[in-house]
Amino acid sequence: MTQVIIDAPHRTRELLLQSGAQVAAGEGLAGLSVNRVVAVAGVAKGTFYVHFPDREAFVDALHERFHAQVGEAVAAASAATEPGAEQIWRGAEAYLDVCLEYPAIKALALEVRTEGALTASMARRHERAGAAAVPSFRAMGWPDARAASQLLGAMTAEIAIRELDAGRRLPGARRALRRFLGANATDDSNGGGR
Amino acid sequence: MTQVIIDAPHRTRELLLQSGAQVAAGEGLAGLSVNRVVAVAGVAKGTFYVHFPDREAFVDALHERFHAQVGEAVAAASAATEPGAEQIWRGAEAYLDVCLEYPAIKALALEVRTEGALTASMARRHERAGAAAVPSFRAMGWPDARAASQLLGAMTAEIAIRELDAGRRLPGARRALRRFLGANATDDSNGGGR
DNA sequence: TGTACATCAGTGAACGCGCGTTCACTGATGTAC
DNA sequence: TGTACATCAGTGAACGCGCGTTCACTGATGTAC
Repeated sequence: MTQVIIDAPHRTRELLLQSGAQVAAGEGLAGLSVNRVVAVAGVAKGTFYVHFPDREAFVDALHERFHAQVGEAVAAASAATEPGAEQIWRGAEAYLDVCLEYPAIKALALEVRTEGALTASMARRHERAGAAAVPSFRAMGWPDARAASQLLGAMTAEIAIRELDAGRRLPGARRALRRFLGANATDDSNGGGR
Repeated sequence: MTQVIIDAPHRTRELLLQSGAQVAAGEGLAGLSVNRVVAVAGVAKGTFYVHFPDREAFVDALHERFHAQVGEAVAAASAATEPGAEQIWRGAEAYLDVCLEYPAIKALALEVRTEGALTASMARRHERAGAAAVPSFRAMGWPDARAASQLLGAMTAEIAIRELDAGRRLPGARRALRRFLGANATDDSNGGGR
């Protein structure tokens, strides 16, 4: 109970961020207006500016939060594996699964690229995430590991968007991704799970 | 000279579309407002609505035009080759080269996906373009040819964006794409060109 | 315990702005007689 | 050749709207004495 009191100063900020995620999930990044966020949160417009200097900082905060969540999930899934094709594959699957749980990711991690509103820190986060598979590609002997990692990111994002639109996993798309990675086995070794 | 007179009825419409491409190239899809377009074209705001029922129809017309241009270039580059890895590769290179010539493509073919403003006909065009490599993947024996073609599109678009940002070809990225296609040769057979 | 003051999250009316769209009007061009 | 009329691309002021941001204010809470 004391925790609730201690957390009180951050409660409204948290409420705004959660409302922002909800709006982003439903309306996309372009629909993520201060008006909509405060309406969902049920607070006055001025309250928004008590917690965030401007809209950009708010979007940036959401971006940071979701990148961190996805990054943790991917890292956890890859940790037990050595760099290589299998680690890439596990990371990609973890990424796709976590995306399916958080529809706001579509707006925050994927749409964000195209808006003119790409903050420097958002670009940095994207670049860092896109380079996550570099060690694995190096271990696999790819000469252009950096570029390969970015293209992997593009493919994974494409699948994520399509899976979010479909509302479910798309095994065919995942199989195609796996084949691009050089694992030409046609059997689905992940078929047992779920 | 008579041609100029005959074309007169469409001249302003053409001017608006060219101005739209220019604005899209500089400001992106979100910055492609009726105000900006008519300002660049040097016509009154009302003139816009003489030629287009609304902004959406205008964006759709631009989208159609650019998709057609890129489609022709890709088809021309692929025509002499049988479906297969080589045809995919030639098509992708043609796509990337034509993108570098038309900066507006970034907004019109790539950003368009994320906006909420995706017309039905724009979605159809995108889907059709994304399926262009299906026969080649089938010929290569891929079981998920449709998904593979879409992922190829995602990778090619990613490279196109990066090349447009860099203002030049990025050979490392193109090499990585080629390797994803299964051509593990490290030599660049296209090195002689240009 | 009671009173005066400081702090600060929260409020909501008001602002200027750019947006997409409308519409009564203009004026050049073509046609009819 | 001259006059009356029809057509229609082009005009630009005006509209309502949602946007991001500001700011004087409120009122609950904590602190000092």
